[in-house]
Amino acid sequence: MPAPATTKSREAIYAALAAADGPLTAAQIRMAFKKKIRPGIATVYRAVNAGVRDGILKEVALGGVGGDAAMRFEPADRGHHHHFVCTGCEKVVDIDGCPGHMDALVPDGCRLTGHDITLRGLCEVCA
Amino acid sequence: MPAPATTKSREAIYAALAAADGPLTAAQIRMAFKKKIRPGIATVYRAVNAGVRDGILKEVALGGVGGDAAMRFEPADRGHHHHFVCTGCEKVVDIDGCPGHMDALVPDGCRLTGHDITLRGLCEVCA
DNA sequence: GTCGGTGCAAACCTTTTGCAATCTA
DNA sequence: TAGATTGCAAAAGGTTTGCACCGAC
Repeated sequence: MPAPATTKSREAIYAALAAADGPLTAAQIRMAFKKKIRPGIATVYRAVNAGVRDGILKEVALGGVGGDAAMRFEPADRGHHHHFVCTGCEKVVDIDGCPGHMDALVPDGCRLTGHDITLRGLCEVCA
Repeated sequence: MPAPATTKSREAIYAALAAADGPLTAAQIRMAFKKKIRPGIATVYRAVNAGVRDGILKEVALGGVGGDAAMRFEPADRGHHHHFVCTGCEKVVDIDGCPGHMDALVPDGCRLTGHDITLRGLCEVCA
């Protein structure tokens, strides 16, 4: 069995993700800490990778958001949802709900195991 | 109208993308050339970026496909479509059609300008 | 001759890894 | 004390940029 997050750094990193309303990049997670206790970027990556391995976190690949192709991470306990990306401020927020009905789109002979939807537009601040 | 591709290299790069049945990475585009006439990777990037700027090409960010977070490119004239990613062989193919009905998902106060859908699964070869 | 395109290499960014120092149980 | 974690720095991919060279008009 995987040992759950036991260290203060990791708990704090998972807490930062839990407090966000959308997935964060490693750099954003790091910047969520006060300067005095800010962990090294390597520590953030090790923590989120451990979280992904243990099933506590999920990777979110929204590549192409602005110029920033960085990987994002979010808690794994948020159920099925998608993401809205503001093309103005590059903020990413979770979206509840899903249009479903993806099966009709699957090419013949292929087996569908999952899907991602990314909505783009302007958030209420940028609109 | 922006000046269309004028050089042999760029025409060949756009032709390689037009011949593919899904978006290609810069490295894949480069490898589509015979060794004797293979352009430098920088030339490929400059060509695709010029194409994106001119509206001839579109960037496709499927990040997290396998371990390869590379950006992909495709011709801009393929109309509205989405992508199927095989998690076995990491091939990416275009999908015609779209479930639509995204408006209901948009957060209050946000304006929707576009959306991307990525289906994941196994292609007919890997299934 | 001028202007743009190309190749090569160096730079940049994100992510990973090696190693010594540190912390926790 | 033993084992895991952290920080720093260097390394590994993908992408961009600087600069000299070459070709097209």
